[in-house]
Amino acid sequence: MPTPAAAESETGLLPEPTREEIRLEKVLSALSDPLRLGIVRAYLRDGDGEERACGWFKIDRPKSTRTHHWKVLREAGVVRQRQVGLERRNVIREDDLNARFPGLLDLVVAWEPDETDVT
Amino acid sequence: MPTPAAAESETGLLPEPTREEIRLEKVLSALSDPLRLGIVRAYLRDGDGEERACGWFKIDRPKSTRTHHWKVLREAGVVRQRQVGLERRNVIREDDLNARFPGLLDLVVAWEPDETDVT
DNA sequence: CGGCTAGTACGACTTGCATCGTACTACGGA
DNA sequence: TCCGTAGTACGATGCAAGTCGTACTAGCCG
Repeated sequence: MPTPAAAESETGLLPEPTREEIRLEKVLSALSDPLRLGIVRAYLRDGDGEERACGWFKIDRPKSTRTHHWKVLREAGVVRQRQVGLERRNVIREDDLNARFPGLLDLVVAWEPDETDVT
Repeated sequence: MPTPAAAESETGLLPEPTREEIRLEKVLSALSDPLRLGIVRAYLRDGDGEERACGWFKIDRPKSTRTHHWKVLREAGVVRQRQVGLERRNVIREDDLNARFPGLLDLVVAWEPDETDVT
């Protein structure tokens, strides 16, 4: 674990696409999964714009599955993630996403899980 | 071919989800494919809100693949489709989508294909 | 140090998805 | 009627994606 590209920084920042590099189809794909929709929505509603460790999100999946989902979100440019000791701390890239795709995060906030969606 | 649920109507309307039934994650998934993004974008830019036959969209794929994509769009509630003789005529459900997901279609219009995207 | 926690990489598995060709229905016109 | 067109259903294919368990790294604390 840890040691995200150590060269990357003392900030522990993980690789991510720049604002300009974020692709709509990638973001849409990342958000088309109910579990990930729920992750982003939870943050937007209760995260208060602060960094939240992976553990803060109560994701009902084994660790390995969670790791996978975080990776998808980060690579799509939805999440900014940095390593702090044991923890991976996350923020949703609200500024970037609002700049690139105005209104999209509002849709996520307004989204309501289907009864068949498990979180 | 034809005879869409004949019982459905003389209008040739194909089955589609109602406005309320449209699911965000379904729409996002449908639009996360560059080819389908391109279809919807082409309509929003040049379709003038009029019904357009499948052939109006110059989709660079064999017929069977095109059939598949149309089906995805229709079942997600993005497209309304009706059979008229030989043709399948389509409109993007702008009213419904704007009512349910304000701003989303604007993102589609503003989308720019990646150089690696083929249409 | 040992035990526990946070989280990843890896691989296996199952399912989903984009693609394609084939065979077909239906329609329209010569 | 025949031929061409518009488009579908079906099945095969290959790849992607969600899931999981396993083995592991790293950090923290008693």
